[in-house]
Amino acid sequence: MTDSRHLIVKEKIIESAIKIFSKYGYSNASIRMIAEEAGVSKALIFWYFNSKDELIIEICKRALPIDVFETCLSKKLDGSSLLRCLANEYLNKYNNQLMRSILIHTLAVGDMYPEIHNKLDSLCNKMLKEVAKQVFKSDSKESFIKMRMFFGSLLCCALRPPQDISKDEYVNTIIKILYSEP
Amino acid sequence: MTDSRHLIVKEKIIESAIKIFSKYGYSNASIRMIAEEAGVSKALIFWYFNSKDELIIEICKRALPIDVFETCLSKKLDGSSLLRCLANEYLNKYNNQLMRSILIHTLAVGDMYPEIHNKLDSLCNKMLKEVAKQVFKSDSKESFIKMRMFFGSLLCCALRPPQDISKDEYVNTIIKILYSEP
Amino acid sequence: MTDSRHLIVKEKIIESAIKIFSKYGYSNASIRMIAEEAGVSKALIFWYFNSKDELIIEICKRALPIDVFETCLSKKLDGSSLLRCLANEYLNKYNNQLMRSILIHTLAVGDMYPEIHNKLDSLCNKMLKEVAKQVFKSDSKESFIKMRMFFGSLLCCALRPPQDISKDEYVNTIIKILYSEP
Amino acid sequence: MTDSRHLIVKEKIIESAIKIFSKYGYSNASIRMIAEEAGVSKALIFWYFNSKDELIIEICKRALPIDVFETCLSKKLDGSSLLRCLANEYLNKYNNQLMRSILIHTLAVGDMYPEIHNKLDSLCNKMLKEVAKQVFKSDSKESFIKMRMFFGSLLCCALRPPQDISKDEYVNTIIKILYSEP
DNA sequence: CATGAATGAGCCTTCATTCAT
DNA sequence: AATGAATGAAGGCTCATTCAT
Repeated sequence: MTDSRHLIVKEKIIESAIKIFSKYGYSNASIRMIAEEAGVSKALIFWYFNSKDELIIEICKRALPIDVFETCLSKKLDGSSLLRCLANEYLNKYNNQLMRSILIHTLAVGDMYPEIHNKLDSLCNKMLKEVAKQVFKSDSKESFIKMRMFFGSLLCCALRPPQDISKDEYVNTIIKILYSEP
Repeated sequence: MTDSRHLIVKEKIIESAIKIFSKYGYSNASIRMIAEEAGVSKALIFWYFNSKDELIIEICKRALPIDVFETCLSKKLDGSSLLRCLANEYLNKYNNQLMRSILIHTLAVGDMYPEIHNKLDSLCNKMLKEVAKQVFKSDSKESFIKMRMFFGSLLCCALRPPQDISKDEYVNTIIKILYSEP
Repeated sequence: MTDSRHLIVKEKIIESAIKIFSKYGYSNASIRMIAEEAGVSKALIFWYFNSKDELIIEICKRALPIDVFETCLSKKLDGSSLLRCLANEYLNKYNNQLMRSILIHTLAVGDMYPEIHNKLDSLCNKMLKEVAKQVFKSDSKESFIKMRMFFGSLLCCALRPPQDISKDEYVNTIIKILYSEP
Repeated sequence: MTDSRHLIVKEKIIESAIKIFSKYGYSNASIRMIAEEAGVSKALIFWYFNSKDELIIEICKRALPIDVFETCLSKKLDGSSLLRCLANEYLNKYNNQLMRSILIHTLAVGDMYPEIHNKLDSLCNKMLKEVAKQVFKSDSKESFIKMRMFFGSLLCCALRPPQDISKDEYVNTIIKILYSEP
């Protein structure tokens, strides 16, 4: 019971942090703003997170599409089903302005935090290659480049969602272009 | 004469600003840092630019690939030559860490400055559509999505350059996939 | 039984406080530091001592050489034996860096706490005079000044122990100079 | 002219710092208090001194009796005249509560700043020995101990000035005891 | 053109203290 | 008897900006 109260407060702070960070960026946003948004005192934020940086790192982790990869890879899919899963999960995760903004802020600030830098590297290299292999049953450079095109278009979509194209249409087209079943 | 001195100092400030902003991000970087890098006083920066925001906007403009579009469109190219021109100019512009960093910081902060927000919108919609039309001789949604894939992959390349693939190979592969001449 | 547990915890806090206060000074040291050193929670310190000031006062009392005076005076000594007792007890009490540091911090902060201020006054005037009378069988100004020289040299010794002189040599010399038996 | 304005402001800050530090101690006193006392903004204090520590060190240097030693040694005095000079200069320097308080605070905090720690060491060892040699024409341990008694009594006098004894009487008595002309 | 001096606002962080449990 | 959670106040420091010179 008391433990859940604990978690509720912490989660409230995290939610508020996402809101504020996504609106103002990590360094323009201040702990004061987050505390006000969360309805707690500044000092309490330092009780749960030892420093602003620690809080930033926590939010960065949630902002990156690591879970998207994990979810789809754990389903043991392959070929276009894996692509489709990734696209759907990805666009789902970033289907609101909040997550879209926090993603780009995270990409911008990521390299300043070794922990986040590593996760980004892993995402862009190791995981991308793994997915490429699962999807195209090949680890040729072409497969790898195709995966980059795939996530490049999804990123584009997250940064500036196209207004006159539906999500499904977008996904279908991309997959059609990149994955023509033999 | 004095006018050219003017320009030299102003350009030095801009160069220093790019260096500092790209390293620390727009809001972590301070005018003091830029002044030190440029070897001038803080106050002088305010003489050339009325505020930090004005300086930021100046840098943002230089950070976006607007010139890339302009250069290639002005050459009246079409089809794969236009794609190739865009890819080369783009990867050329962002072939150093300085420009790569400043680009991502600009994307992150862009929406806070109406002027930059508009440029970004224009890039991602109007210009993209124009290019799509020139390249594919069509303004179908598919052409538009292809262009997004094209720039998505280039952006990916700017954010995290792949280590084991040459620029030429990358460009050729993308163009081959997106543009199979009938 | 529980009462002795009481005392053990309280004493542990006091020991930790001496350690921390002597290292950082009364106001640079925080309750958190003391709690960590003692292995208890901050709140518990406030259960035993109602405020930081109360704890400081407790430590101040232990830091001053009041017990030195009391011990030697209670022995009903006089003349040089009393001087010798005082010197030995004094140098004994402050023969480690911990006590030396806490003494000087106490002298510095003493005047801020009326209780400590009074003790200091009493030490420097009433007790000094009493001792002067016992030692020199006289309450002339000269006796009083001699006592100040006596404690002045001991204080000097506590603040900056001389490296190449043994404690005994130091004490003997001082006593010889101040107390030439007729 | 402008230069003197500069110096005036800096000196005003230093004076205010002495006032505030002597009243509250180095770490209880805040930059805000000093700024208010000096009638300037907090930020201006950081313009003249890069940090609170830098300001503290500046004040510490002024608080120690280094100048007392220098003044008297430069006069090429010896024997009791040198003692008398030192005593007078010393008691002169610390003849007001401000300087008395700042001295004890400096002794307490000195060891935290290497620069001050070294000065204190130098005062208590090198300079004391030099003076001992000049005064007693000998560098025996006894001369050294006598000098410690001398400064010990002066320090005592600075910490708790005796109320019913005049400065002259005090000085004369000390010198008579320590220095009996052959 | 250029700068040093000045400031108000704000930032991150820590502190002493309290209170429910 | 003991603690984790909570807070208001304050601390040192930096920042963008201004202005007299």
